[in-house]
Amino acid sequence: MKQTQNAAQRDSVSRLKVWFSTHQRDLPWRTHRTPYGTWLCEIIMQQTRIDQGLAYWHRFMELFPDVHALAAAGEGDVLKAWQGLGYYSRARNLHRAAGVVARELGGVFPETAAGWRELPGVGPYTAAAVASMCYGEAVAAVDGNVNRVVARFVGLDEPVDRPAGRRAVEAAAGALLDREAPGAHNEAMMELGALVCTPRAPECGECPLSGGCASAGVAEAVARRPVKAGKAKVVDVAVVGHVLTDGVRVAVRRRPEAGIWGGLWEFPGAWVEGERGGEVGLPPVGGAEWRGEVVPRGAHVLSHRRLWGRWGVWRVAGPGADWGADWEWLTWEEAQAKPWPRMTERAWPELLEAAGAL
DNA sequence: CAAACGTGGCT
DNA sequence: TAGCCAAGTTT
Repeated sequence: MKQTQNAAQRDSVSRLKVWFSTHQRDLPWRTHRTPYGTWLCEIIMQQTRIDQGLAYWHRFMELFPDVHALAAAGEGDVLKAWQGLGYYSRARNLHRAAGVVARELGGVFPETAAGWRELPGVGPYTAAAVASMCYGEAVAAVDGNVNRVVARFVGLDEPVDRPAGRRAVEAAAGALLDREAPGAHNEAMMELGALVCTPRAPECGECPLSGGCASAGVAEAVARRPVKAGKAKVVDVAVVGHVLTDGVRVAVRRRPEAGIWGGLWEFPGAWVEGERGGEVGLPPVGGAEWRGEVVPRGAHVLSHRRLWGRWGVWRVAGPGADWGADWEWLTWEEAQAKPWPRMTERAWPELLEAAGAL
């Protein structure tokens, strides 16, 4: 039995290889495979659709062509280039890791998954992906696609977002791995998940693995797998702020590294949990002239928060003596050159208008 | 280890 | 609409 199962699996893997050679998409990091381009791609594409990340990959390759350029850049420049992509710790870790490679490793990337794993922002998936694709190391890269393909293929009903399920997927993915061509195999598994073994309406009839798949063609089984334990509920947060400006300059601050929008910029204000902004205000600014309010339409939805933004715009004579050291008094142009959350970036034209800075 | 961490597309 | 999902990692 074990013998026939292994034979069936080998057959499936060999069909996968043929399928990948004829169906893979033409992606830029595949045409000229380098460790830097691959690493950059893997970081950018974490929890991100190819369609969304592609332009960022090109932008980063142009702005920071190699690890030395990236290491030499300021963190603010890297965050600015990352603006709008989300999960900003990826950008900060990318920059930190570039510094490690450039200054501590003599500009030479690690050549093993274990070595890559040491770099900030590189977890088990990214380490396996780069090590297999660039150095031929026989390690299975398990991402969301592979979770789905493997859970359906072996008939796993353990939640894949829990330690036990994760271990089961890794074991099965490791057993399926084509050790002669691990990089192409890992890419093929992910490509299959992206193009054929999709979350909804997978095309089992087109799948090279259907012959050995425990779920193929069984609608209920395919829909159930991969089983997931679920996520925390999204809660409302009112994000209210004061825009203090003299028409030329404005008070802004860099947010701390930890937490939401780490390293991005903001206006002075407050975050109130459990509120939608309507009832939440900030105290009036003494001696300032009220210029109006800017309110984004609808909520700005993060993975775990629903943010209700609202800014009051005030005309002031200059920076207050009691503002504290972390507030910077920048021209609107200087402020806009900083990295901002999408919620604020979108409101920028209305903020400029209310501030009279046009 | 469960929760935190963005944004956009799709149903 | 509200929820799910996308080439995950960190704490």
